[in-house]
Amino acid sequence: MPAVSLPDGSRREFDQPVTIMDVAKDIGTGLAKAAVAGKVNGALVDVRHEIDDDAEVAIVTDRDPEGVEIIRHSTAHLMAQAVKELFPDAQVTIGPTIENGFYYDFAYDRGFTPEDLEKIEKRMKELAKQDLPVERSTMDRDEAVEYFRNMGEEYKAEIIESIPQGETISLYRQGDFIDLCRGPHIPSTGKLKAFKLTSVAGAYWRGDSDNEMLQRIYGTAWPNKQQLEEHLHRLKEAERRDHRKIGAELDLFSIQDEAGGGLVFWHPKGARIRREIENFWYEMHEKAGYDFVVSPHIANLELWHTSGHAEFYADSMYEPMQDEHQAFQLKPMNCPFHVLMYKDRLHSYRDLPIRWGEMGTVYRREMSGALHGLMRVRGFTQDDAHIFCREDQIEDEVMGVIDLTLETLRTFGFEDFDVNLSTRPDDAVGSDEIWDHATRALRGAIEKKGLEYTLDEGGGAFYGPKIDIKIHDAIGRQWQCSTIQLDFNLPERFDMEYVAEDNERRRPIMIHRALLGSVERFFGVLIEHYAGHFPTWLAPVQASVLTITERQDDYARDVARRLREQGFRIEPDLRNEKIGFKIREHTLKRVPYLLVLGDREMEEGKVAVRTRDGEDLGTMSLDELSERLGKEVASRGTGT
RNA sequence: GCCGACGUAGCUCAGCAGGUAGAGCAAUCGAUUCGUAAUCGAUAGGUCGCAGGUUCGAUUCCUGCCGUCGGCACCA
Repeated sequence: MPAVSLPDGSRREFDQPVTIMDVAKDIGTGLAKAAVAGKVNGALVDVRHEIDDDAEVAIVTDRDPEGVEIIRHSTAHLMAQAVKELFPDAQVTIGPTIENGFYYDFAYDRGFTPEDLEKIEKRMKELAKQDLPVERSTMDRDEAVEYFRNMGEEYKAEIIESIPQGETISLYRQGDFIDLCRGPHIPSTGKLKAFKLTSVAGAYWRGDSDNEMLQRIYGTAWPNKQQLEEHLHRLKEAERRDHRKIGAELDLFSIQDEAGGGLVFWHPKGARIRREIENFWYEMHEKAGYDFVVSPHIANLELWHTSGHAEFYADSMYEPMQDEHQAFQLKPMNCPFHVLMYKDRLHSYRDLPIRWGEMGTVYRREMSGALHGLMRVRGFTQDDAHIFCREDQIEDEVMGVIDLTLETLRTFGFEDFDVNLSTRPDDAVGSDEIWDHATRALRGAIEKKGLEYTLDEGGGAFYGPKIDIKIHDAIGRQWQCSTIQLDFNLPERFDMEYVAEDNERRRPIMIHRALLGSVERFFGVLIEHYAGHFPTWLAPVQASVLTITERQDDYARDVARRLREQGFRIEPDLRNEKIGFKIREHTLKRVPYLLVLGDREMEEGKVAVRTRDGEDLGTMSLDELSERLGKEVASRGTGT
């Protein structure tokens, strides 16, 4: 007879087989009410699952991540049930959970409209209210194929056919709706209290663009209404921070239809920020021992054959331009150019490591549907650099890049990082020895830096292992900008060499690395991270000089001039407007400091200082102000 | 590229059973000279994304194209 041990270490004995629900009830009625599923020896099961032998058992509630997952998955089923009732011709396919919610793909001869979504959601709520029991049953594989085919569910039948023969299939029934599912599921639909359908979109059957397109409905689901509301609020917050919106409001950049999608125009204020980013970048790299190079935008197509890009990456490259003698290729990458420069002369092992950085602008073909503000564009500037080094220098060099990366990202206000190490894929170039050595060096560098990391086995590029670093922005979203990639391919293809101590010719290792990735994309991430509130060192206008009447005009011009002479970015606003109006406008433009000048300040030769956050710093002299600004800018502080 | 939605003044949006359009903000001009998040008034501004079609007549209906947005696929 079963004895169950619980997560807190306690044991309970039963004199007959019991279900998860029985165990939960035995512990307490509150827990029984909250139970959405259970765990037996680590495996998730339904609450009706029967335990007939000794086992480690846990009750899963909506407080557990797995519980929330189950709620989302069950909500997807609930949606499918509602859709089948309202649109009997729609065929069900798959309905997995995703971050914050779920989707379900249906085969239907037309798209679902927002009105359809409302109807579906309404029906879902009714079905939830009926508190229909969700019951599991099993069926033989072949029998299940037959069963779904008879119901006209061709897609489901196809899915089941891909399951090995002889396996038992589990089915879940709620009301008249039956779906193939591994489970587990909530015990009854009444557990689903907080969900919302969010959008419809097309999606390919089995994710393959050669297949037909299905209708996908996205939804979000939570254990309770409050969490749902919080989630919807986060979505609103993300919308508020949208870099495309803020970029237009603050006049930072634009994308011009007449010029074409995916090409960024940096307006003066955005270009100002970009210059600050770049200045900082150059400064950091100079300190870290980099030299800077500049390479052309196009080059002989032959070069791209040598590098292999013309073959492997043809889809992402623009068509070559033909002149009378040769074809030129617009560059999608900078690396071959740096390799050519390296090969321009013979290098000694004493020269290594060589670190060459370039803000290199590249152009890549992107399909129209892929374009997205600054995040996905056709022309962008990589903060690129290549390190050419000996094998025994890899670890030190990678540690150096990690230091540089983290310091740079921290300066932009990013504090949390996820490090990912990707190792050898199946179709790789280079010997096992070099892969082993290099991968060990990358891992060593990460570990010596005391960083946690996740391993992506087989996730490396065909030409070498890599480290990716993801940042978390102010509202917790992750962005991957930084990457450190080893390359055994290009040195080989270009026959790169250095002369070793023993006078033998050896192959250098090439490290590609970018900290910001694309300056355009990074700028987009920064805009959203700061919600446009750039710290003073980055702010396009650091202080606005606001006059109360035209009596202060001359004084205001003088204040602006004097601060500008000290290197600050100052804009006077002498318009004949009320001070409240000016404060509002410049606050909305996220100007860090507003300097209000009236007769009183003019007489004292001071300025009244207000921050964009509405804080009144009182009046101060220009010297006091410039000291404060100077410190803030020099420290590249992240706040105001 | 694929599915869907959308495209009206610089911006945000209203309107239209088919009879060539309207508001707020911005802009311009004028008045106001004002103390910490919107002063008042006037003026100007539109080939209603583009091209065809239906119609006596199209911004409105239909078709195609372009673009934007949400996804999918793609992202060295």
